[in-house]
Amino acid sequence: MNEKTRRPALAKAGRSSPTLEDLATAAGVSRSTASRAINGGLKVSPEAQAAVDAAIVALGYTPNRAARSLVTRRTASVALVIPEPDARVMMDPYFAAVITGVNEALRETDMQLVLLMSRTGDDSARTIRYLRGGHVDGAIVVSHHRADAWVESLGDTGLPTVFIGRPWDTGSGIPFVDLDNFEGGRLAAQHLARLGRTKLGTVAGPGDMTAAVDRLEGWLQGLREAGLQPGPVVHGDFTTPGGADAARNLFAQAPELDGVFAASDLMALGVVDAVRGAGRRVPDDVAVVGFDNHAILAPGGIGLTTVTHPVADMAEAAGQLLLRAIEDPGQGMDPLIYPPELVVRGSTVG
Amino acid sequence: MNEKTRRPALAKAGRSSPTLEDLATAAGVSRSTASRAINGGLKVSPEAQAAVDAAIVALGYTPNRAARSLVTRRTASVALVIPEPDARVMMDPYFAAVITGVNEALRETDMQLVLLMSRTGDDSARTIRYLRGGHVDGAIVVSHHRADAWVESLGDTGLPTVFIGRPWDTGSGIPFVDLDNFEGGRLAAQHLARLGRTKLGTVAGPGDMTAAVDRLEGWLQGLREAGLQPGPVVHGDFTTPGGADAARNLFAQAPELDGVFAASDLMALGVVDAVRGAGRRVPDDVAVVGFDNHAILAPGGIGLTTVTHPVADMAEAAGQLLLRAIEDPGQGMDPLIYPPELVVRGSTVG
DNA sequence: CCATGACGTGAGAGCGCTCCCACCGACCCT
DNA sequence: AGGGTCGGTGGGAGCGCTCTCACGTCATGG
Repeated sequence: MNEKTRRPALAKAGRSSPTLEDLATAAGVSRSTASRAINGGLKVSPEAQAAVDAAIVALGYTPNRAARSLVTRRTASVALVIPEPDARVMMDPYFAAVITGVNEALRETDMQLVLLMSRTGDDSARTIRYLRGGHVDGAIVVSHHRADAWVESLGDTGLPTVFIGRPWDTGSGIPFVDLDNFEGGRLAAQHLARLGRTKLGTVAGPGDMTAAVDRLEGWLQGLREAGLQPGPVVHGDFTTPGGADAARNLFAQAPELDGVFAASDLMALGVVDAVRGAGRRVPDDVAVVGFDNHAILAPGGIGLTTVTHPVADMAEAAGQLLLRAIEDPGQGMDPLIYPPELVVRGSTVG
Repeated sequence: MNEKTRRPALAKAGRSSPTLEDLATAAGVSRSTASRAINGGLKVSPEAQAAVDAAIVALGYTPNRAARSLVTRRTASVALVIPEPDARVMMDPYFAAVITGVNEALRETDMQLVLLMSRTGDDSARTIRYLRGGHVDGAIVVSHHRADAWVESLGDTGLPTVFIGRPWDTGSGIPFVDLDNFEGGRLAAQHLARLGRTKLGTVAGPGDMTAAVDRLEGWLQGLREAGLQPGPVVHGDFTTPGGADAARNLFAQAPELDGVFAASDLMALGVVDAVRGAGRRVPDDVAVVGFDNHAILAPGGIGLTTVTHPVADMAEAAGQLLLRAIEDPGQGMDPLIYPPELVVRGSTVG
């Protein structure tokens, strides 16, 4: 009757990105055919496919993810959950490697990475609600402490989830990717023992993280196997200043130490620093072994003897694991354990 | 006629999360009222509001973002674009601080952070298509090189965009948050000049990044103002090994240097290392000034004199700027420039 | 020769939500 | 009293997409 009812159509024609309908019209096919052509092109004639392809380019068409997601119940995005309360901890190159690796796994897909950092307890409630709300197709959870048990409940929600680093409760059968941290600690012990070091101190990681606990146990086991007494053990927080503090603490307890194992390279850096600050030489007086094999330049141009920890690769594997889990859910997956290797550098052998 | 037509209804009743319809039914109100109650509760009676609130809890209702997004044309997510081709560069604490800061800005909103790292040229095409496709409400672009000009075209797409770090082309009027890098460089020069250092070397950053160029220019300007000749200038890549290499290069050119300005703390660490490797002392023989004020322990327990660069704060500000831009688009925004400060530590004064 | 596919196609419904609009009582003003 | 306004409400349309289904149109086979 009047022109008012046309308003929506006019508005649509005005700006905004082209819809599938527009695309189909431009290609001279139906919406259905256009849709098929976009999604794999099964049951589409070559001519129709070509027409649609051309129209896509001509119109600069991008499918509306919201609309697609609404009907497919897929969001084409995965969450990377970092339950780290402390911003300072984010500085750890570990997270950079994780992000890089996960991103790499997603590169060839159209999946997007949604970053979920929850710090306060309040936040974690929001996070879990978000994850359960079906806003992502899957989740990768990284570096969680014993207190972060809530993330482990993700296993029950049916949301495909992969952990990077062994979760505290493996009973729920959530797949995870981890380093054989125990073996890594053992390698460090073997190395120092073989060098003839006998008075060994330990800068362990936080006791509420599986990686730290495993490394410590492996290290102690290695010492035992070598017939050595474990010296003092101090826990650090995986940071360099923390490592330095721990080392000072260590030497206060046992000034005669001739070797120190730090459960991370960052802490090892602090250890080296503290050793030198006390007027001792590395490695001559005190040999230092780190963990992670970050490309860190140790002070004085010496390299840091360390245990490899291919975080980026592992994160990428976790991403691929997750993609598989999203493809066909319900299929159980075995944990993926990477073997560590010792890398000998100047901090233990002159 | 038969029961087949009921299948969808039955399926819906079966599993899957409750819809707004379900919520409304449970609350004894209409879908419209339920919707209003959820979205701010305007024009909703207290009773209705209470009923809906109760139903939300009872059903564990979460709005379907896809459906909402479909009609509101808002996605409740923003992109953090990192056009860094090199995974190693991601290790820079800078990015960790950026991510932390942006995340902080988004905390109180329901916005999610989508990470977009584009490395190859292929990727950048995908990235820009994604951004233009209306899949996010806004974008924050960080650390882009001169070659990454494509990101600056974002300004034309109408997508609210904020840069962290001045873009090369400020003509397009894209808002950005930056440090006064020029002034920072100048502060470093003033400091070393005041200490009586006269033979000064420079480890600059990559010449294709505005921050590096600005710091260099400020530094040179500061030297000029102090009546000093600029010594040799070598460009590093903002990494520690790169800084060490650059420093060695520097001392090969001019062994008599008694002060070095490195355009980042990471590089400064490498410089200190190289200086000591050459048998000189810091700060006695060579004073070293860094840039960024990362909480880095300099070798030997001395602190690093540096220029503050509150990246996390700036990133948070960028996030807030973006949120404002999303709220009411089309409104021009002035750049936000943070003043740097000199922090004097052991690497310049014994 | 018509049944039987395989293949390509288009119409239509509907995913869960918001928003416009019409409605309805309660209240206030001439 | 009658005609406003106004807070609160529900119905309906429609966002852009996928997917089921029925409908041609050809080749193939009995």
